Amino acid sequence: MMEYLHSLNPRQREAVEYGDGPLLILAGAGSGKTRVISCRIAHLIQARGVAPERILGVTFTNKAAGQMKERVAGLLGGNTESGPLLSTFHSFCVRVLRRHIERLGYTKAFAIYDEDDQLRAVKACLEDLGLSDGPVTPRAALSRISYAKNRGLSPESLYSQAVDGAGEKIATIFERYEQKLRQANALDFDDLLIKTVALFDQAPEVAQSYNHRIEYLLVDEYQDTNRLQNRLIRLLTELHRNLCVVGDEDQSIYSWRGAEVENILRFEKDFPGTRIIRLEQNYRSTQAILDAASAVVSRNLARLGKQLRAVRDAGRRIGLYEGWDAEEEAAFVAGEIKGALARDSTSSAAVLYRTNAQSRAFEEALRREAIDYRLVGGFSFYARAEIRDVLSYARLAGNLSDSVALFRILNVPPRGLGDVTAKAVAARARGRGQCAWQAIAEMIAGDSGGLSTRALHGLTRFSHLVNSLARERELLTPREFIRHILEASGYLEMLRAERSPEADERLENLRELVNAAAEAEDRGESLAEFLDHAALVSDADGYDERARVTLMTLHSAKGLEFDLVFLAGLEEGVFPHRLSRDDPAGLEEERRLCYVGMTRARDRLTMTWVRHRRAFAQEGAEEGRPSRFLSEVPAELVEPLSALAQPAKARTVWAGAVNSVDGLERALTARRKSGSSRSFSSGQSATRLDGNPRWRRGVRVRHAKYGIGTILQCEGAGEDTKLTVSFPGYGEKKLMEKYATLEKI
DNA sequence: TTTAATGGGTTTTTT
DNA sequence: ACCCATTAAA
Repeated sequence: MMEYLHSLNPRQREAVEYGDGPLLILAGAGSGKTRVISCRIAHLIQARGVAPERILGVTFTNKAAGQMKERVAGLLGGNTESGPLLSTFHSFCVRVLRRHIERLGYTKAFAIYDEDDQLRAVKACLEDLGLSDGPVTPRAALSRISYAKNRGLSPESLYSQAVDGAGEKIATIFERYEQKLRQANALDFDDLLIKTVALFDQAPEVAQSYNHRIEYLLVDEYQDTNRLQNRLIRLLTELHRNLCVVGDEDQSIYSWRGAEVENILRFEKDFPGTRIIRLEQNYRSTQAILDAASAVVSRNLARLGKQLRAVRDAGRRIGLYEGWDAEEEAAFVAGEIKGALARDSTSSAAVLYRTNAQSRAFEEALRREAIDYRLVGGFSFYARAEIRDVLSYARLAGNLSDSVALFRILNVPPRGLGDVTAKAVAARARGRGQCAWQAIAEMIAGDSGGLSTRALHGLTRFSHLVNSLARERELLTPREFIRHILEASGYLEMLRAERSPEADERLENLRELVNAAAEAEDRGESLAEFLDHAALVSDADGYDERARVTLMTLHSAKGLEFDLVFLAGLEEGVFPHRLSRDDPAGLEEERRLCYVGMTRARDRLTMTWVRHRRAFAQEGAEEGRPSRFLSEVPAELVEPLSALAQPAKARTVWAGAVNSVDGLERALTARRKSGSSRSFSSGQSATRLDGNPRWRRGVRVRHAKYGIGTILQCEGAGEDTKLTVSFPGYGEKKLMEKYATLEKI
């Protein structure tokens, strides 16, 4: 019983055993924060006899919630049946709202709009208002709207704050957007928080019942909470005031989404009598990694400042690699990972980058080296068009006023309801203040408003389909229902008829969706719960701990750790990102992001940058400069990994052979073996003597017809060498060396 | 109405 | 490079 206490250091133990009242745990990177929260929960249950259902733990991602569930269950001896409620802010809110939202004039079948739905809604608003061709893009409008909503601003207050016509326009769009969602019986992500807070404000007895129920509230990553979340937390803890929050102001990286570090800085004032515990012992990283990361983040002014102490020894210095372009960078990283996995197949590696667009080169390089990897984020399963289409049918069947879902599938599969009809439906709905479904119903009933018989026929078919789906929804299990949609809508038929590889892939994805529904069903979930889950899974939740190699953005990496970490693309404009460059606060956030990335590494950290990165695939951009963050790492902690001193001209001759570390090693080994003291300039023949071909993977070549390409594969030797070369614009070409005139560049 | 072709604008990070 | 909206052709 309670052996876990002995594995904790004194500070951690204090945090676990601390009694009632507000508790703030300032946990530096790698200080065992997840462990402390899990132990605290287990301790509350086991040592202090708190009923599990009276504990609520809140995290930001489903993944984090899941991890915590596992750990707590482990501590409690594998009992997962009646654990405490561990959930994300958003899932918690959905739970509450599904029960009580009628108080706010919505129905319990409300839809959840994710970013794609939101964007469609905003687009529709722009159309309603006749602003479609104006200067305001839907994306820009949405980002302003979300910003306002996160800060609790209403359309009216936005309007009164507007300093120019553009600001007033945004406010008008905002107002329309709110109407639209209300009419669709839909909530966006921000609304989930807003409406829960509103519910607690307007229905004190509901707030009270949750206050009674939740005796202990624990919040992870408190530095990333926004105003609404903070408000919610306060509303939930008014009665017991047993609030434990864990956070690290140096890891606050979501202020662009409304997170306010002030929440953590102000915590003591908000909750008088707070006990503060600092965890500054780092168990994760080597001293070198920690020193480097601390040196970087210490340049920030807006921080409380803390001193992390490493438990581990110095370790290797930070690797610094300079490459020619993104392909070379990726080839280098893939090579390093290959080497590391060859030495120890159990080690874990991550490639972290600032923007999702950077993942491509790494994917290609890893595939070339036949290294298994897991890509987190980017394009998630539930974001695929076919998945969204089918889920839209399911959504609409349960909530007929969900007009975004309706327009999404109105003509998918094609049923003769094109743009013209869609516009007519939208116009009618707009004119009468109805939702699209009502408008369609009236048009079918006779008030066709000058539609073609063809369109009317299509609308009738559509209406019958949705009506029958709405009935089936009540009768079928989730799995059956999804299957039924696929058949009844004609979606399967449409894809089968297409007979293309893409269509096959989509069919495969839909099969996967049916599986997911079946799994949910086996877990005892209803269709509504399955849909909620689908709406709230995030990209970061795709992270698989068993994967040896993971590719993801720095943001998704928060909270994770790896033996090897590669921080890629450390160039001015990329990281720090150009859009944050002129804003001191934005710059500090970028620096914190760098800190987060660096501190993910346990044993080895390598930072890379390249001189020639294509923005928007445009060639001939000016040379990139190394990120300022690189120069903020003390020189004595850095181990250069490339022939940095080589001028670009010399590099050209040597492309591929000496550019990368393994190329350099190869060349050196070759020299040693042959006992020759040949200079580098005759290295080409030196490598040939060693049986090392002139053409290697990754070498860039020029072809008379196809232009510049990169060698993907070499087969055979000498004159008979067969090369697979990838040429941008022409794809992969197989060439014989003796026929193709290839020039090494 | 649908499909294929063309041209212009655009990407930070995500619950 | 990619996504999109518009345009021309079927």
